[in-house]
Amino acid sequence: MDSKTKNRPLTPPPDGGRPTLKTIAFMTGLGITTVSRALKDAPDIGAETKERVRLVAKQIGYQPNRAGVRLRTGKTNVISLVLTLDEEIMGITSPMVVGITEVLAGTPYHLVVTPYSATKDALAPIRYILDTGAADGVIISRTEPHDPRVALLTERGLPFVTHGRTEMGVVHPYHDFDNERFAYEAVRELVERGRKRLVLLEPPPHLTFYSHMRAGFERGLRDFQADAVSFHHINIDHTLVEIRDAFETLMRSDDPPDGIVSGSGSGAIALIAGLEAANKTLGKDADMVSKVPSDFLRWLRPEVVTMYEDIRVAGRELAKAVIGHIDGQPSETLQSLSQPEFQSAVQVSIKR
Amino acid sequence: MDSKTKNRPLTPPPDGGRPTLKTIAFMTGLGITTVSRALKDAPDIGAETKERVRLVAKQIGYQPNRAGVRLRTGKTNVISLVLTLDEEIMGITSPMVVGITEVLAGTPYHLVVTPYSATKDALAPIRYILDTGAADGVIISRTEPHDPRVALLTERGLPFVTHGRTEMGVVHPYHDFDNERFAYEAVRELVERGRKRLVLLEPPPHLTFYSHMRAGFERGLRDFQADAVSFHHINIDHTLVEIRDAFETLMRSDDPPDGIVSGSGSGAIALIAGLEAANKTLGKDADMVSKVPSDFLRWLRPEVVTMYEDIRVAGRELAKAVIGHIDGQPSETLQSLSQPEFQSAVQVSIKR
DNA sequence: CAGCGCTACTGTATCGTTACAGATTTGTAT
DNA sequence: ATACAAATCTGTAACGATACAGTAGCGCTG
Repeated sequence: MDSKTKNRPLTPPPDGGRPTLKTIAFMTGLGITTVSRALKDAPDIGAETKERVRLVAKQIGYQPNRAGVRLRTGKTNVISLVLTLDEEIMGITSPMVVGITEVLAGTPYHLVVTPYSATKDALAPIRYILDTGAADGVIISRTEPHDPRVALLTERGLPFVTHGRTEMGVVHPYHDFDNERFAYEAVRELVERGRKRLVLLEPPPHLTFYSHMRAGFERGLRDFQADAVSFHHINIDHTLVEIRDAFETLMRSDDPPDGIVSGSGSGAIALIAGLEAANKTLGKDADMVSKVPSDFLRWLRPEVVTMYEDIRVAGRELAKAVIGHIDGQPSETLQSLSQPEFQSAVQVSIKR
Repeated sequence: MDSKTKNRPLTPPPDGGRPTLKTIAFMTGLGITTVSRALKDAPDIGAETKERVRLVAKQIGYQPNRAGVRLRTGKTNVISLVLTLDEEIMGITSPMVVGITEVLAGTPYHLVVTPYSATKDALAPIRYILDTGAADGVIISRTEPHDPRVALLTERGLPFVTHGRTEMGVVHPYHDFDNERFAYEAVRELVERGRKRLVLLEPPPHLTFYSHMRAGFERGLRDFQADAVSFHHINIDHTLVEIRDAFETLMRSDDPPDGIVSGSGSGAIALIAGLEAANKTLGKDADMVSKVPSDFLRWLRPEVVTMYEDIRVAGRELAKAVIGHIDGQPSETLQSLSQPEFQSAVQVSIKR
């Protein structure tokens, strides 16, 4: 107890602030380096020493200083969620953030939200993160078939995951909802209800899941023998008013659709409004199947058939995938596709 | 050009990575300290020197290393948004995050989302932030009259802002929606429609805006001479199913309410479901006024009178307030109350 | 022309951590 | 004994920025 108390932090106890390695070094009589290595379970530190260090660290509630680690190693312990400021009205951001943070809670990672305005370059936040080393991993959404963000991140070697897939021959982590399947099953459902003239409210053409959803829709039309009614000039990125007005016009036309597949929950609302503005009744003049991120429609318009896309789960998957990527797991193992499921007709218990 | 090129970063150009003060020092032939001070416009640096430094810094795209600044000064340039993982179904988080980031975009601040699960201590994330110095400012919601988080943050001197007010004699920044006024105007509206037996779906009693909303409701009852129907055991934090079932029971009772004030948009959905389950019709057997965070209800149930609470604006106000607090502005000047407004009856253009 | 004060600039130490290159001790083979 | 390896532990430097305590040069006063 005295033969060992020689050098070490010759300086007195660091002070009253939060504990650092120096504090532990002082308390254990060890060198700062030793303490550092002991806490990372390095092989050249004695078992008993590690034990002592860990005990003291725990007792005094030591938590490594993020700035110190970051400065020295470049590791930020930050995951960046890159978002458009102009998010959909039905706000998928909430459950997404919740899902992500649920996973991050058990890790040293913090979630930083990095926005970009749609009027600007979607690459801007990516460049910022790359240039400033602001994060260890990135989560991006609104993925395009040839996504420049994916190209840039891959080239620069920064781990990331996309919400949605790409078609650029690059193997990378992703999580996606099976929109092909969704549209296919939606068509099946409508045809089973005797509908034959179907319309699709689709995603904007530049996003990857546009072609997925269209493909599923068209495959369904073929397999179940129904016809498509064109609604091509309108997509889920249009305003609710635009969608409603366009759909009202369509429903007032000579040969209106009798089955509707809506690629978004908020779009569905506008479609319903348009349909009713044309003096038609949902469930009578037409049936509708919609993808939804919440329980809303099911409560207010039970006549709509809904397929639930669980964004919270998506957030969890995305978070797990980026971390996996950071940890060096092969990208192939970090890809997942969630299957659509029809929501149970009536009300199951809802959280909170 | 040579008489000055004496000492300075004797070491060669920092290297190919991102530029640091050293890079600029090398390029300008100045000392690192001088460059640092020049960039902060310190008074002891010559005007021309500052100009040169600024020019070079801009040219090479210098951005201060956050870890360096943080380690040395303790300034994190982080604002922490503290959230419950169990957010309401109608997700106010999305627009809130958008509003906050809109303001932070013009500042050096990053937004970090710090969650806590409702099952745990709401103080935990606050303690974490205080103990680790994780943020320069904090945004908290679900504010209580005697909020331990406010007490702790005040005591420790960490800038913060609350979404909602407190009643603890502490002057602090806040942004709030005028729920008193909302409930009062809601009662007025219902009475003007000939309704006399009113029910309130209120916030949970431990939150501050519970008493605000109740006070407005009761003042309205007095001023406009209507009666209250008790629905006390249920509040907006209950599940949709619980609310619906309870409300169905109430509507089937001997003397059901004919006017409904809903303190939340998602609650309104459950109330409508309950009312209809009791074979009543909204607009005929009863009218309803609801506070809403989106355009949903207005589109799907135009018979509901809605008052819009703009969460995005709230996010902006909150962000401005924390930053103001950090900058040392007096708390009194960082308090704001947003007034409820009835939404225009039909559809105005909706964003995206 | 010594001394003072001012302007403009600079070196050193430091924040907390880790990479790296030792240093010390002990045990073992020779 | 001597050398050598293995097992443990340690000091120094560095990441990038800033606080602080200078220093150098200049003009002016008396």
